[in-house]
Amino acid sequence: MSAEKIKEAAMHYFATQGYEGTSLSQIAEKVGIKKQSIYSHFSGKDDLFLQVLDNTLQQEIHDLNTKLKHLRTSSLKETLYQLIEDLMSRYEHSEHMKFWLRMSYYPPMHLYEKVNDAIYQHDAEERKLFLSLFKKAIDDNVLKNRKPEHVTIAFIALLNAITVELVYGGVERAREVVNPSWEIFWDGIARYSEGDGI
Amino acid sequence: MSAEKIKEAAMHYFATQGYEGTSLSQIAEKVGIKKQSIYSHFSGKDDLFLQVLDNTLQQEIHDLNTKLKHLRTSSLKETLYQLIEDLMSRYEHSEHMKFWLRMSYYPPMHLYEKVNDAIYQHDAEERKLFLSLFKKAIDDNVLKNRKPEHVTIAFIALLNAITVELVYGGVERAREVVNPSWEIFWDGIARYSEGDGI
DNA sequence: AATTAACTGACGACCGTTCGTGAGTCGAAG
DNA sequence: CTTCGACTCACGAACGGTCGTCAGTTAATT
Repeated sequence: MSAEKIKEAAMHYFATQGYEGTSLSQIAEKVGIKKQSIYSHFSGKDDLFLQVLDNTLQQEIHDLNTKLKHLRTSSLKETLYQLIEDLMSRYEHSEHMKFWLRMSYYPPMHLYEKVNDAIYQHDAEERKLFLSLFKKAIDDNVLKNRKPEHVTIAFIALLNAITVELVYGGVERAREVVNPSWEIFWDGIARYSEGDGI
Repeated sequence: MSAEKIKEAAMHYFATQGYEGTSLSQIAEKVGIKKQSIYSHFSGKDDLFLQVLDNTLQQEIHDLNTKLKHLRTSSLKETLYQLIEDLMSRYEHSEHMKFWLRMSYYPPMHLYEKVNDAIYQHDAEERKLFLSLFKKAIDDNVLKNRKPEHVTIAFIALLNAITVELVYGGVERAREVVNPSWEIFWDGIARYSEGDGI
C-alpha cells in the first residue's frame, strides 16, 4: 500500500531531478511520512531505485506489446504513425516514461551495469517487435528494397529524435518535428510514396 | 591559468555525473588544489557552472561556423554527410559536447532559465545556418518540392537521433544507426535518389 | 503474543560556503 | 639594491545544513 506510494513519489522525483538530485526526505514528504520510514519497505535508496526501475521496465514492455496487438489490423503506415502519436501522448501523461528516459540516458554511475541490463532487455524486445512489422511489410511489397533490419533501426532513430524533442521542448515542440520528419521518413521507405492515403 | 584547469575539470565531471552528482572537492582534487581555492576564481558552484556553460556555447557555435565554411564548396549530399561524421568525431574527442548535451537535456533546475537561454541561442544559430544550406539546394533543384524549413527540422531531428545513440551506446553503436537513417533520409529529400554518387 | 509500519533520535560523512592567514609576485619608492 | 605596500592565489579551520543510514520504541493489527 504505502510501498507503492513511495515508489510513485520516487519515480516522480527521479524523473524530474535525477538520482543524485533527489533526496529520501523529499520522497517521504510527498508520501506524508518520515524519511526513516522508507526503510520499513526498502533496504535503502539504491534498492528503492532498482525496484522503480524494474517496475518501469515491465510496464514499458507491456505497453508496447498491447499497443502493437491493437494495431495488428491497420496498415503499416497507419501503425507507424500511431506509434509516434502514442509516444507523445505517453510522454505527456506518464511519469514512467520520463523516468525511463532519463535513466536510459544518464543513469547513476554506481548502478550503471544494472540499469544497462534493463535497457538492453527493453531495446531487444522493442527491436524484435518492430522487425517483424517491417518484415511483413516487405513481404507485402509495401516497402522499397531494403533490409528490414535497417528500416527498423531508422524507425527507432526517428522515435528517438522525437523523444529528444519531447525531453527538451515538450509536446508542443515535438509536434513541429513530427510531420516533416515522418513525411521524409515515409518517402524514404515506401515503394509508392503518394496517393495511398493514410 | 588555474581558472582554466578548474573549468576543464568541472566540465568533465558535469558532463559525466551531472551538476548535482559533482562536488567541488572532486573538481579541486582533479586540479590538485583544495576546494576552498576554487573560491579565489569563482564566486561559487553556480558561477563556475555558468562560466563553463558560456564557454561551451561559444565553442559550439564557433565550431559549427568554421565547419560550414570549410564545406562551402562541397555538394549538399557530401556536406550533410560530413556534418554527421563531424558530430560523431566531436562527441568522441571533445568533452565540450558531452557537457553541452547533458545540460541541454537535464539542466540543474534552479538554473533552468539561464541554461535555456543559452540553448535557445545555439539552436537558433544552428537552424539559421542549416536553413540557408537547404534554401540554396532547393534553388539548385537538388531537392524534392518541400519547404526548406521542414527539411531543416528533419535534418536536425536526424542529428538528434544520432546524438542520442552516441549518449547511450557510444560511437560504435551510433555507427550502426547512421547509414540506414541517412540513406532513408536522403531518399526522402533528394529529387534524384540514385546515381549521383558520394 | 507476534508482526508490522510508522515513529524519534542520533550517527558520521559530506556538502557548499565563509573567514582569516600566509606565501609568492610585482612595481614603485627609498 | 633594498624595502615597502598592494595584489593574487592557495590554504587550514570551521560553519550550518543535508545527506543516507541505523537502532530502538510505540501503536495498531492479526
